[in-house]
Amino acid sequence: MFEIIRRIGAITRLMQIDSNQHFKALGLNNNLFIYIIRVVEQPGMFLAELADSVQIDRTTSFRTVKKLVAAGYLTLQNDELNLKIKRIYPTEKAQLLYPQLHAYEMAKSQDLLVNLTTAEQAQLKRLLRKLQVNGQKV
Amino acid sequence: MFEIIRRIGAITRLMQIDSNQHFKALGLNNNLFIYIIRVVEQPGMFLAELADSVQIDRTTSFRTVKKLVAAGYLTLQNDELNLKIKRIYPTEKAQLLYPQLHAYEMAKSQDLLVNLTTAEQAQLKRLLRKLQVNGQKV
DNA sequence: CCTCCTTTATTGCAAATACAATTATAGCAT
DNA sequence: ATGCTATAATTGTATTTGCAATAAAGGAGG
Repeated sequence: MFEIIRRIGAITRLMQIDSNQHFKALGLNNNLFIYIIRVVEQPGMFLAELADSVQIDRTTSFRTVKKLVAAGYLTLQNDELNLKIKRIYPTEKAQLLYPQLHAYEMAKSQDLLVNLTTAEQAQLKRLLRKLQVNGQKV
Repeated sequence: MFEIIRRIGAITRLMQIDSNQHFKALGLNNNLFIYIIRVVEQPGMFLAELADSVQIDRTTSFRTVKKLVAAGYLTLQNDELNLKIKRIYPTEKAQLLYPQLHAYEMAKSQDLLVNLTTAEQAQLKRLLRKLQVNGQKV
């Protein structure tokens, strides 16, 4: 009955454990790598936007960004038109790291899907698109 | 490319945010309700077994169980044959709460799957079963 | 223009989290 | 038996997390 909902949670938690351990050597545990990936892929988001993008609490996201700024991966920049927001950009250090993060995500994705044919992957993608949380499209 | 892996993570994080908010009123935030559900459904697991079952760090799981024991939801019992392990059982308080937790999980599951036909749900279940994390079946 | 409501960023603080280390027991191989 | 290795529970500790509250700015309506 709850197989779908529970399995989705289990997959996420197992992957989180793995990624945290994997990136600890780089000092990038606790989902830090997710932030870098998102900012490199979509530079210029403001803080609340990024938090929504990664589905993480805003204060947590805020502090994580602050940490990544201190570590030299990201920079914050005031928006000229809207004084309320600060936009986030990757530094060169982040750009240089990105391929490694991308390769990790790729490897994890391939591992996850290794037992599915191309058609099955497309089918799974299609079905996941139809899922919703709290009445909202994900 | 990463749509599957990212969407699975997004769904889990959104549901976790919702469940934490929902159960806060009962003093059961932070996945506490997951522990109660698992122990009611499968009483007698020992601590490490439960931790693996919910895919959560063992020390975190240990402290959470301790908290739930203090709150009167769970009891710990030494195993007579194996002195190394302590088995976990639900109290009556947990049993009485279970229907409510079950109803919540049911409602969330139905919301998640509302746009899928029965055939699509079966298909999704089948595909999720074929996924693996770190080379291991989930 | 002024007031009210919303959005964004930020800080305080208490609780949760997880790595590392420790202790105790079990099980296996000599 | 004895030692070695693995597993389970537990604690110490530093970091992370997230709710609540605050401040500043934007936006909508009269």
